Amino acid sequence: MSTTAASTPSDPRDTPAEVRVRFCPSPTGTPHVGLVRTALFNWAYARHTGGKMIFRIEDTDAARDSEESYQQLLDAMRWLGIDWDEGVEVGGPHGPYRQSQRGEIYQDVIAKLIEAGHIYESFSTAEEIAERHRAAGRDPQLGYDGYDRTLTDAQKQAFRDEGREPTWRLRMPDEDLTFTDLVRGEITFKAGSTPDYVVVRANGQPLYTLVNPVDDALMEITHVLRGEDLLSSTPRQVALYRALVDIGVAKQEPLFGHLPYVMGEGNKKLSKRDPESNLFLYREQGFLPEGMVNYLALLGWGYSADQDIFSREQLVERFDVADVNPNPARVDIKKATAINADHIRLLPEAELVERLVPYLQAAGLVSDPITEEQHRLLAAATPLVQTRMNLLGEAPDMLGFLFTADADLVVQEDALKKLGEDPVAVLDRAISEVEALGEVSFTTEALEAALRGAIVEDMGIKPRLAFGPLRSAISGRRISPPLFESMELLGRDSSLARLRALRERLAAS
RNA sequence: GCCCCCAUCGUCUAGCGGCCUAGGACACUGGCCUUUCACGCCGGCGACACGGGUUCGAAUCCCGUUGGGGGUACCA
Repeated sequence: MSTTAASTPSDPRDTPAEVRVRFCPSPTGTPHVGLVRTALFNWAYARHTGGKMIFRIEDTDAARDSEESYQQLLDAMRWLGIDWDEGVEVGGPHGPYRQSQRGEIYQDVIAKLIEAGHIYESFSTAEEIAERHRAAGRDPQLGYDGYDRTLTDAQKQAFRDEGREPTWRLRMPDEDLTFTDLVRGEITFKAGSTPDYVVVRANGQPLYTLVNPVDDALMEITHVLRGEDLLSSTPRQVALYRALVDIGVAKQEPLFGHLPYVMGEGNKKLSKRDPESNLFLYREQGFLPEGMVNYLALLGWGYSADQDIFSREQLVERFDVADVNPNPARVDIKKATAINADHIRLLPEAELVERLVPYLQAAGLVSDPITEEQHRLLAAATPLVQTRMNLLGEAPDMLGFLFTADADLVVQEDALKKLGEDPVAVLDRAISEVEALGEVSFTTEALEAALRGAIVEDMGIKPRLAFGPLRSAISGRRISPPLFESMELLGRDSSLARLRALRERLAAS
């Protein structure tokens, strides 16, 4: 519950009384892991400090934004259990929380910035800027040169008479700009390295560069935790923030913390195209939200020196931005999967049953809604697969044979190989042993005792080979959940039918 | 070009001057357990990018080099 964790030794200001963080995505495309990791870190920090999480939508680009994407963002947050205290859907004192609905607020701020002289009209085109650089013997690649800073009214009028509409640029301070990054420490951008930049389009619409800091200021954000890709735009934001403080819109500038990149294979930034960047693909494959949260948290942060499996509660208990690692993290599907597997094992059995249902339904193995009979079977089968699964999506493959009619069971090619010297004899013996077992004594223990006694001891066949043919007959697979347990679940009639079916098939060939 | 960030096993990381002959996890790998496959358990392989300093002492601090990455828009 301590809020002092937020401050770093070099932080010159007092730690704000309450931590207020925000997650402010643009609703474009499908949520990707880097974005969600950012949401998670903001959330974890808010919860750790007892602060507030604000969820704002930056939909200022009508051409790219979509309602579908917005719905997916909500879906992603809810799936992972990342909740928010103020923002879209829940409201709050600083609404509205969609930038597309905040136009008047921005116009008001723009008017104040103009009045105070922080932004000025700029008529220069990109070509004119480059041309001036060339004429002066400078690199034409250099950015905006500040030419319009000192335009007289007459000059402006002349441009207007040509039919030109100006953009508005922020007057950058002509001095080194330093801030203390929560993750990286003190960072200084040299004076002159950041040109005056455009904050309002020629058509009067504000740009992200204006709107983002303005909303952070109005929503009283204290800690801006965002991706490293925004690090180099921080001097611009800080400069604007200072202007906002000057005109009374902002109380003070927030603290910044830039979270490391999330990379794909090799050294390339994870793009939205890469399948491993799509959050929902993980869900489809059967990642548990617990597993996903755990793995995501490991992208730039660690729970402790010798433990990397932890719960959401443990994350909240320990998370601190100051402990975030500055180097880029690569997503490793295998590690993510291994972590998910651990969470599957940690789940109470009854809970796992419920989590499994949608995956079996999607595969068409059980009905929707699931019948009582199916549910009973699944509940009995779940303990057999809990330590065998890495992803919930593996369940249909592992348990399918239990939910398939005997006549529809397909024995895979793979399961017909390496069945030993005389699989027909083994199956014959198994059939007679099973027949001898009554309905009531058709249990895992009785089955194992009878079959082991007959095939392993009597016939002298090694266990490895002894049960192979039975496994193939029962499950149709070379690899399956434990055999005797599976037979018990299937029942005597079904087990016999399957043993006989494979026996006939092998005898015929 | 200019500006900024980053640099420990293949990967994610612990390490914040002596506890480091560098710890953990995933992956890989040898074995045990075992009705298959897993789980579990025991073991192995495997890293401080390089060069200078500072210091009694450096993976840890400083500088440089190299190598990655990002920014440099009337996108966000």
